Amino acid sequence: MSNQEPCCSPLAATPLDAVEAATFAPLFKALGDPVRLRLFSLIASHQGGEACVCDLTDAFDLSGPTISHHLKTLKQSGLVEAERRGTWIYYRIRPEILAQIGALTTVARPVS
Amino acid sequence: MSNQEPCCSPLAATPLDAVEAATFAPLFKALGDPVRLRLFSLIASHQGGEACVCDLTDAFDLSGPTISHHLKTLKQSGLVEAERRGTWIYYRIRPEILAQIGALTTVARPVS
DNA sequence: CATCTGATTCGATGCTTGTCAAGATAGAGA
DNA sequence: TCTCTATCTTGACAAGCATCGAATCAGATG
Repeated sequence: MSNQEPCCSPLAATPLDAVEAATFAPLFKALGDPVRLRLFSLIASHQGGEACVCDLTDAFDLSGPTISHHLKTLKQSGLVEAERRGTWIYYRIRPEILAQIGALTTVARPVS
Repeated sequence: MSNQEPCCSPLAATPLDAVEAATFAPLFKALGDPVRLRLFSLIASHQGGEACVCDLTDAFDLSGPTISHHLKTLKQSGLVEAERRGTWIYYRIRPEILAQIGALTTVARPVS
């Protein structure tokens, strides 16, 4: 909102009001579980930008339903989206949403 | 660690392993509650870089113990630290820890 | 249509968490 | 030392959450 000296993240520039906090907290919360954080990273870094559930399930010692539950949580937060193609369901991240977290937590370094 | 094209956040560059996920997830989790996110932002943006509990409690319709509980959670995550000076206890953020979140979630833009 | 496989939903269970009231602690000042 | 104020701790409770097994759904294929 403001062009200020390269000092503080937006979080430190102006106190978040209750509405803003209620908007952003769920994003942090969704990444606040180790399994979901790994899932998100796995999806984000997967070749082609998307990963099917089978790829993801194999990476954990957890049941299918549990992985499915975490994926649903990530999807509901807006951090990922899913698409069915034939037998498989592919998940990919939504970079705009990730960027919101990045923008909040990073020192604003004005571009040029 | 790597000088890569300005493409992906570290989260998307390489999949986090279980240990890394267990390290970072608690940071996201600590900011994953709207009250704590506002508290953190209030502390970060407070004049002088620190805020006493009395300043913070007044900003919420919550009991003192509840605010104290959230501050303890933030402190245990490493995102803030506290110092007693006389009657009052002052909280301030630890920018290095916030920067870790920023670095994880932001596209690596190599510094010139 | 029957069956197989990938993935989700349902239902249950035990653990974690957000909240408050009441009590405890710590420093300042009379 | 006694009291006042700021803050934390304790104990309790309801709500939320991570997890699993069983059941269900959706395509693909025979």
